[in-house]
Amino acid sequence: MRLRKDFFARSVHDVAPELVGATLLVDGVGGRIVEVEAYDHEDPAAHSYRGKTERNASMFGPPGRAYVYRSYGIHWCLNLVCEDASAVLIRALEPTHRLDVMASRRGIAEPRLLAAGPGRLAQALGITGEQDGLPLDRAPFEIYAREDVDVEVGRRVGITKAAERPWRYGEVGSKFLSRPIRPSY
DNA sequence: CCTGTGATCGTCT
DNA sequence: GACGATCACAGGT
Repeated sequence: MRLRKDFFARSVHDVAPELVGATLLVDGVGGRIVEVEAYDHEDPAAHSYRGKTERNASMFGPPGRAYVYRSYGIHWCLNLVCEDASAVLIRALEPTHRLDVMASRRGIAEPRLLAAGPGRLAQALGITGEQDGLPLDRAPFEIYAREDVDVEVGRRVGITKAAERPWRYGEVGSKFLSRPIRPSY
């Protein structure tokens, strides 16, 4: 079942775990999401924490759209916007559709490394700033409700502020995670 | 397997 | 002027 806007018009803390096991395609390329993180507007690690700016404007727009930002001046990262200036960072997926296209964009063949990490995932799916703000229920996006998978929770990756919050969700036993899930305390 | 480091630049202080 | 919601690669274990 294809996910509609009302799926995202909820608390990011309800939406994020439900996205593990969902299928994400961009122009028919992608796979099953295996790892995400939640960021809400009262979260010091969130881009929306200090209010609306030009960069984070999409996080303050309607739920059900993409928020794409550039990381470390090099990589792109894809978020799905939820209610209240919050978003889910899509951190890894298990490639299932058009591995050939992803391998070509990434310059590698190994399936395990095609989309294990937010920067790698964006590159594999062809995500750039051009997709920032686009609705998720229309082309080029297709997002389908999750299969029944076991989800585990841990601390988020790569942040210094509020790093202990247990807002990272991953599929139990997946070989396609960016890193193993670590407990938050 | 694990740790350390350079790359690279827009955004906010 | 400092600092990232990161990645690839080198080197040691």
